[in-house]
Amino acid sequence: MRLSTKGRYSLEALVMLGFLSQGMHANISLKHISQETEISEGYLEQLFNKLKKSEILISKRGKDGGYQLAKPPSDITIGSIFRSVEGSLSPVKCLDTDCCDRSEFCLTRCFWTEINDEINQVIDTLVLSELIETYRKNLAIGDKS
Amino acid sequence: MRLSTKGRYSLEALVMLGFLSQGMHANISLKHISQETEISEGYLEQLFNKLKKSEILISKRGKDGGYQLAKPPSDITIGSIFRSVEGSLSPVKCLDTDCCDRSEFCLTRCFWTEINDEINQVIDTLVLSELIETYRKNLAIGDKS
DNA sequence: TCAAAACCTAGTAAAACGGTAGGTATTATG
DNA sequence: CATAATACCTACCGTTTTACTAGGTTTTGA
Repeated sequence: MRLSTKGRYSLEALVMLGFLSQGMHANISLKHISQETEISEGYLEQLFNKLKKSEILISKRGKDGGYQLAKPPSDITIGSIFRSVEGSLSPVKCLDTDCCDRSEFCLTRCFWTEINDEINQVIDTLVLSELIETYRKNLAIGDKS
Repeated sequence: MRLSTKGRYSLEALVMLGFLSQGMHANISLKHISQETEISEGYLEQLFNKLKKSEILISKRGKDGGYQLAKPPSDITIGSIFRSVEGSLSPVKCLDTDCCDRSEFCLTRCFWTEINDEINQVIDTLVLSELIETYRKNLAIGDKS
């Protein structure tokens, strides 16, 4: 039931990316995001690679290159981010691979499916723009104090 | 977000135990459960050890010894089973350890808390007796065909 | 041409996973 | 009292995953 750091880091990085590029169409470099989030550049690179393949990010190479969100952040669900970097999110493997041949397993499978659906419902409803907005607000509060 | 086999095995074993001991107060041996579930006896032993500590199981040693549920299965939530064998179920570690000092992290923490609550709500509402019942029904259907 | 960036490949230490092996302690029964 | 069945305990162990790091190549704008 535990997410690895991949999911958490990706989310933090994308929130940061979204925040930094708000309103503009500038490319944000890995270096920049790495500095802001304190996530190592190399590790971030691997995550961003996956996020590119999932069409959550686009990139531009060369000088002044960097990354941008491929879509408006209101179209990017948290679930799509997690699935992109973590692989399947289903609580047990046999939901993915259909490995069972006994009725006991079928029982638990039904049960896992239920849990799985509930989790997916949560993370596929929440959207990146909401988190960016929350971040912006948190930051404003932090500045005042 | 993925559960290891510990959670799945434990659940399967407890459903089986509950099913086998329905109505009676007999002790069910590890060997018996291992045979029915095809989970290795040694591995099962480790899981049952944890489930004992969580007061989900009780045991009796010596000949004719074995395990019983410590409470009626309607009082055993799936969540308590998972937590017993998997440790914390929170999606990210920083929910447990309070490791953050930056506002970004606080943002994500808020978010994780939300997801966490939803997951817990699902697994703490579902109860072992329901799964045993489902198993019993599945078995009946299997017998007919 | 040069510097900054993405892109690519490989390695790696540590932890977790999914067990196995082999013993000790306890208990009902013949 | 001996025995067999059981829980209980400790340790080990191969494999996979995690969370990185290192060191290069390619692209691009100025």
